[in-house]
Amino acid sequence: MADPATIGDVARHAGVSKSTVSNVVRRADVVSAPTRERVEDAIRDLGYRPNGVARALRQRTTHVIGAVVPDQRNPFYAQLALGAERRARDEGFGLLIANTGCDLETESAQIAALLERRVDAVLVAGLCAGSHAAEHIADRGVPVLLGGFRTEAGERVGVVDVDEEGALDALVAHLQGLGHTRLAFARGALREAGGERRERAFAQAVARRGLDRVEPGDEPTAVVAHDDTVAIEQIGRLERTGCRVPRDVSVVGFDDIPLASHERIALTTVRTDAAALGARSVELLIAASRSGAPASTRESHPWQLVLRASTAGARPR
Amino acid sequence: MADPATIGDVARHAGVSKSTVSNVVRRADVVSAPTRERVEDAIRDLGYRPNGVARALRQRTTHVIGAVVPDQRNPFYAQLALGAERRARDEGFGLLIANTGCDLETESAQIAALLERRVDAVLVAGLCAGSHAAEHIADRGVPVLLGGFRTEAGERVGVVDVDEEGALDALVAHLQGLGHTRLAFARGALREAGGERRERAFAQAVARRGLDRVEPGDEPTAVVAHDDTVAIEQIGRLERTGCRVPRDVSVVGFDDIPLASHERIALTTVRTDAAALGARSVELLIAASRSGAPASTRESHPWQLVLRASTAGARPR
DNA sequence: ATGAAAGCGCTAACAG
DNA sequence: CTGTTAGCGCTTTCAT
Repeated sequence: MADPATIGDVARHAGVSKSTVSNVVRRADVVSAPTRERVEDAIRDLGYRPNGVARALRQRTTHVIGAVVPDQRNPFYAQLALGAERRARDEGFGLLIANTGCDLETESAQIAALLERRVDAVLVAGLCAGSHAAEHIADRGVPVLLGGFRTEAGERVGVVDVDEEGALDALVAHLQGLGHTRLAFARGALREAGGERRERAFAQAVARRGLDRVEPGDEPTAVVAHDDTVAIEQIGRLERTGCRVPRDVSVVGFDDIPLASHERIALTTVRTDAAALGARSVELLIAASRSGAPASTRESHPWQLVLRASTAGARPR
Repeated sequence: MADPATIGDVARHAGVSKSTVSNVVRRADVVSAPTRERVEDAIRDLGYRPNGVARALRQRTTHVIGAVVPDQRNPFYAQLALGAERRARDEGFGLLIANTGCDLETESAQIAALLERRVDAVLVAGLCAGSHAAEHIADRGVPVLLGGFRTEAGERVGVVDVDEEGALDALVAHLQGLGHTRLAFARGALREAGGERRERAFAQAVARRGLDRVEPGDEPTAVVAHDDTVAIEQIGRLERTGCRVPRDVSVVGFDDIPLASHERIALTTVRTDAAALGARSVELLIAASRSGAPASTRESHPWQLVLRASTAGARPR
C-alpha cells in the first residue's frame, strides 16, 4: 500500500513549484505549453491523483451531498436517490447515503455524522414524524432541502415536492366515481413525517366529498394506501383474507413504482417522477451551496393519475 | 452561514491548548476532571463539532467506504447496500454510493471519483462485464471486495458471494423434477459481470442433466431468470403473449426479493441474504483498511431453495 | 508565467 | 497532565 504521490512529488519530478502543478491540475490556463507538458508527464509517470480531502479542507467544500432517507430499499426512495446521485455526479459531487429507518435517534446520529463530514448540503427525502432535523441542519448554515415530501419547516428549508392534496383528492374522486363510499387509508410501516400529510389530505378529500372514512379492518370497499409498496402489501393482505382485488375491494397507491404497472399487480396510482425530484433537489442544493445562501426554493412537481385494474366499481355489500 | 467554531476557538474559550481540546474530544482519558469540564463547557457554548475533513487529512483515513453498484433501484443491490450502510454506520463509517449502470465509462469515472475522495475501501457489488476495475483499485493500494458476485480477480481482491453454481443446479434440478426439459435463461438488462457466471452455471447444470437449452423466445417450458426482477418481468412478458405461469411455463428467479413472496407473484427462487452479504463485506473491508492489508478473504454464503407457485409440472406441448 | 509562503483544522510526537 | 511544534496535501494571495 504505497503512499500515493502528492503534488509535491510531482513538482519535484517536473522541476517546478507546487503552485504550477496545481495550476495545471485545475486547468488554469496560465501555464505555458512546455511547462504544462512537463508537469503532465510527471503526473502520468507518478500516477498522481489529487487528494480530495486536502483540497476539501483548503477550499472549505467537500463536493459531497448527504442524502437522508428512511429506507433506501423503498422503490420511491431508491429512485429519488438515484436521480439525486446522477445529478450530483454530473456536477462533480458525491452522494453520502444515510438511512434512518424513521428512528429519531438514528436520524439525528446520521445527520450529525453527515455534518461532521462537512457535506456541502443535505437532501432530506424523509424524516421521522415530528422531527425538526431539517431546521437544525439549516441552523448550522448548511443548505437543506426536503425532497419528495413536505413538513412544516422554516424559511431556510427548501422543498421540492408534489401536490399531494391534489393527487389524493383525484384518487378519492376516482373512487367516488366508481361508487365507493367506505374508504380506508393504509399507513406505511415507517413513521414518516410525510405520511401525516397524505393521511390528512385523504381525510379532507373524503370529508369534503361526503364519503365515509373507515379503518382498513372495517370492511372498506376501497383502500387508499400511503404509497405503492403499501398498496401492494394491502392487496396481498386482502387476498389472504379472502377478498379479491378489485372485485371486492379496490386499492390505490401512490408513486407509480415500476412494479405498479406489472400485469399481476396493475395498480391504479398517482405517478410522480421521483428521479426528477431527486435531481432537481440536488440542483438547488448545489446552487445554494455555491451561493452560500440557504436552499429556500419551494416548488411542487406535477403528478398524474394512472388508472389500472386495481380499481373497479363498488360492489354492494 | 457563520463559520463553525474550530478547535482553536474552543481552546481559546476554555483557556487551554488545542491538544487538550483534542484529547477531550477524542475521549482520551488523560485530561483532568476540572480541565475537561471547562473544555466541555466551551464546546457546548460554541456549538463546536470537529471537522472530519481536517481529521481525515491528518489521520490519512476518511472513515468512508465507497459502494459501487450497477443500479441501486434493483432490490438486491438496495438490500445489499442497506446492509452495508448499516454496518458501516455502526463502525463509524459513511457510505458513498456510486451507480454505474454497467457502463464502462461511468464505472471508471465513478471509481476515480471515489479514489479521489480517498475512501478507505471500496465495496464492489457489481461490475460491467469484462471490467478489471476491482484490480485497478487494489493496484492503488485501496482494499476492495466483490460483494454479492464474483469475477476473475487477482489475490488482492476479496470476495463475499454465494455458491451460484450450486444454487443454479438446485433450480434446474427442481425444474427437471417437474418434468421440464426445454429450459431457457433470461439475462438481465444490465451487462453485469456476475451475469455471465450465472448463465454459465445454468448452462452447465442443463448440460450435465441432459436437458435442452433453448432461447427464451423458443418456447421453453421453463425459464430460469438472472434474478427475481428479471423473473418478474418474464412473467409479465409471458402472460402478455398469452402464456400462463406456471400452467404453460414455469419461471424461477434468484435472490428472493421481498416481492417474490407476494401472493400475486409467488416466485420460486433461491434465497440469499443480501443484507448480510453487504454487512459482511463492509466488515472485512474495514478490517483490511485498519490493518493496511488488502481485503483478500474469500467466502461464500449459503443459499436456500424457496419453492412457490411460479413452478409447476411441465405440460406436454 | 512561475515560485515562496501561509494557512485550512486537526492530530501526534515530544517536552516540560 | 498540559502545551509546543510540526505537519497531512492542497490552494491562494502575493511577489518576482
